[in-house]
Amino acid sequence: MTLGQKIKELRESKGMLQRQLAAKLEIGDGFLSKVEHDQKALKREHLNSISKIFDYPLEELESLWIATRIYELVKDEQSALNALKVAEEQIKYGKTHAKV
Amino acid sequence: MTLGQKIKELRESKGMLQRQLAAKLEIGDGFLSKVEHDQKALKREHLNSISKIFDYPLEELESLWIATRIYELVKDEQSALNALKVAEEQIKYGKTHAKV
DNA sequence: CTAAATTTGACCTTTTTAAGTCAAGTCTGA
DNA sequence: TCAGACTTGACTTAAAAAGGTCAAATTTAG
Repeated sequence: MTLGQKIKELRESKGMLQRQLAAKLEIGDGFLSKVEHDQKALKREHLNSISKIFDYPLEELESLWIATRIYELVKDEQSALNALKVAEEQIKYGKTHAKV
Repeated sequence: MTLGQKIKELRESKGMLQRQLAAKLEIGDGFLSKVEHDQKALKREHLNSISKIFDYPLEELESLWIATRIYELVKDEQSALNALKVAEEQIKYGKTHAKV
């Protein structure tokens, strides 16, 4: 599940049109279409609005939002999964040894 | 282990000075110092040189290089690890359903 | 101590990315 | 068929990131 898929799913579950959701987010509907196809990224602030409009947990939206960015970064890499593992270790290590 | 740490390790294992390695890479030694501390990123092409200079597998350097970028992206995120999991799924799914 | 090695901060230029818009084209279903 | 919904490609502009340099300050080893 990507963020775009999730947004589309939420939108359709309420029978809302792209135009309507786009208006609430104050963006064009062409842009929203691309967002739903993960061709463009929303601003992070938009996640708050989406969370409220659909009463869906913000944390989940944020995870999807970050994940999409990670995916964009590594999608053409042969060693994407391995790099993810390495990054995971770095994060875990960083967490325990954080410098203030 | 980060890329910077690995480069420093390789360099010192050969008793090489920053100045010497920097010259081989055709960068300034101030810049290399920052690279070793993961404050700046090398160009990807530099990995090839490093791999040859130290006879160290390129794939490992690349994984570390990508991982550092991922780390930069998520280091301030509370849900970094969770996002990584989500990204992993997206990659696995993407791999099997690649469009050409 | 002191000289060489390293680290750091400030700064710089060029390239990319972000975050859209808009209009034309395509799809869908009544 | 044909209107409304959606998708897509081309384009834009401001902001940020890439990829450094250089000199001053600091660290380290002999």
